[in-house]
Amino acid sequence: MHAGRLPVTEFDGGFDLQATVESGQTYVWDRPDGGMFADEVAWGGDAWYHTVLPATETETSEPEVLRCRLGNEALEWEASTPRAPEHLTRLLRLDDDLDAIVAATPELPLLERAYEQYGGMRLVRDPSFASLVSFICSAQMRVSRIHGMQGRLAREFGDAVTFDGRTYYAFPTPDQLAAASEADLRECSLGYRAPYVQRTAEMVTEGVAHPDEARELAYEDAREYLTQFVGVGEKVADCVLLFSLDFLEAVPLDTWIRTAIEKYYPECDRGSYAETSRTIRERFGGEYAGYAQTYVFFYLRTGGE
DNA sequence: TATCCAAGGTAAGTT
DNA sequence: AACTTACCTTGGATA
Repeated sequence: MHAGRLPVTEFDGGFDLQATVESGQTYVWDRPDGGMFADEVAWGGDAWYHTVLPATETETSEPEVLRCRLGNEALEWEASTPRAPEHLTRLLRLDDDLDAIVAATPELPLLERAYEQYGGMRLVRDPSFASLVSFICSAQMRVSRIHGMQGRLAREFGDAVTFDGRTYYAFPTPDQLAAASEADLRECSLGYRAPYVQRTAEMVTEGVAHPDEARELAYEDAREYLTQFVGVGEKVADCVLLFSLDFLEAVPLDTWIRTAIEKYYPECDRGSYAETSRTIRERFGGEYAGYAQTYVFFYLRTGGE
């Protein structure tokens, strides 16, 4: 076992681990106490969180287990790899300069309230295939159930990894999900999303397309590229671009942000997804508009107004 | 206890 | 291109 500490003072703008992994951006992290995405979130905890890095993103080509918690002035970590700090920095965007991002955000009352409430929350940089599947599954789903579905997919189809005497499960590879039948996936309570996930996994396996390819494209072309996957429309594509592929300007138009637009920025509603997205993106400052979206999403979903 | 409803939407079919 | 509708499942609300 490898372990260490990353001083919080090194993170410009601070860091709120719980808000980061429990704000509905990522579904690859878990808490051993079963409290993830509980209706009444157990705020203020210093719980350990864990994830399994896919073999494709590790130096050993084996899945690696990462655990961390926010303790006294530091992010404490334990992992199966000594290179956990660089992985955590990448996954949790610890090198984003939050102070600069907030400073570059327009002074809108709603945004200021959200940034005030959840200061230190960062976007995540999820492995792309897991992010793609997670958000395909997110259609018409509650956040807590999306998380449950992803955990079940990992246990049913992913590789088991033993670390520190416990068993963890990696998120399934495209091969593993492509090999599953629609019936298998429906068994995991995916409902009508089952064939979407199976066919999308097949597209990746067969080399038809890969979400990472979108990185090479301009933002709106990248969104268009991702919609070729089955079960991926403009909203899901924006989520993957924002939470995995470094397009911090992406503003997914989900039900919460649509409600916010209707209430606070009605002039930004231009009818079509593409036009409304473009307009609200500019209202939220362009370059880091996705950060603003995520703060607003979490703020509203947890009772803010 | 039974029914209803909405949950981070998308695909397919119509106008 | 814009507009409708069907779609699995389930926890929580309502009767």
